[in-house]
Amino acid sequence: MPRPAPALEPRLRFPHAGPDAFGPGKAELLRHIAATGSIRTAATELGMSYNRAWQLVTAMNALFRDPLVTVTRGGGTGGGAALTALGEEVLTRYSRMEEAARTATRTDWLALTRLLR
Amino acid sequence: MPRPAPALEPRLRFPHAGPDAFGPGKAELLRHIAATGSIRTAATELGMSYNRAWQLVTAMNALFRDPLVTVTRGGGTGGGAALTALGEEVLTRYSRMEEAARTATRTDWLALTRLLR
DNA sequence: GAGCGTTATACTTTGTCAAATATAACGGTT
DNA sequence: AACCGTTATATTTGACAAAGTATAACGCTC
Repeated sequence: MPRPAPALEPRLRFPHAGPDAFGPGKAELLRHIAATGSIRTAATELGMSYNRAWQLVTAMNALFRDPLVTVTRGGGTGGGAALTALGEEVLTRYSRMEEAARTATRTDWLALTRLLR
Repeated sequence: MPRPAPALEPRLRFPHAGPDAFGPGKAELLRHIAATGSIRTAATELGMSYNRAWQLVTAMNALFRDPLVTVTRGGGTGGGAALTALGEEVLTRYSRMEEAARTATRTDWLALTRLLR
């Protein structure tokens, strides 16, 4: 297997390009936070440092009118994180956009794949 | 105008993420090369150094089975660059993918825009 | 063969971003 | 009150990418 198979994954950034935008990285982090209830666990699963994950959470919370992720500190479990209703909506819409873009570009995408070295 | 209007521009990378991929930057460079017939002029128009533009051309030429850009050195005009048939095809398909992704994601994109801070 | 504008390539410097490290704060449980 | 696992934040270090600088090669015109 000389190269990894083309992933057919359009990478959408919103509302503009750049590191501060909401894109595939933040969306994936959001999914893992929703699944695990912890920023730290999500970060570990994604192979990134807690620092970086927290940085991303802060950035996306600041990007929208209200936070996407709520956080609790201390307590018996040490604390945790969860998605707000807005967070769920953003993730749902973004995931749907990814799928829509994927299907809309599939034909040309496959054609281009055959032209690769 | 507190922020630039969201550009509604999905940024597609092919065949995978990363700096070596074919994405919006290389596509735009390709368009300017086709229009001007010169790597240097295209680079200037895009506000990038000739060095960087040439680097991008080399990278995309190496990515596909055959070059996307042909080049001539010397001569009365000093030289120049042009798209090959393959280059035209790649650019056409990529542009169509951009447009298809744009229309396919428009509704959710606009909805998300209203949720921004 | 001198001049010109372009492509071609190496090398150095700078700037930026990610990673690592360290420390603090929180608040339930025990 | 000591403990624990988490969130919160600053600071330093390191790696890598971008930018800048320099120089060469090319080939047509004159």
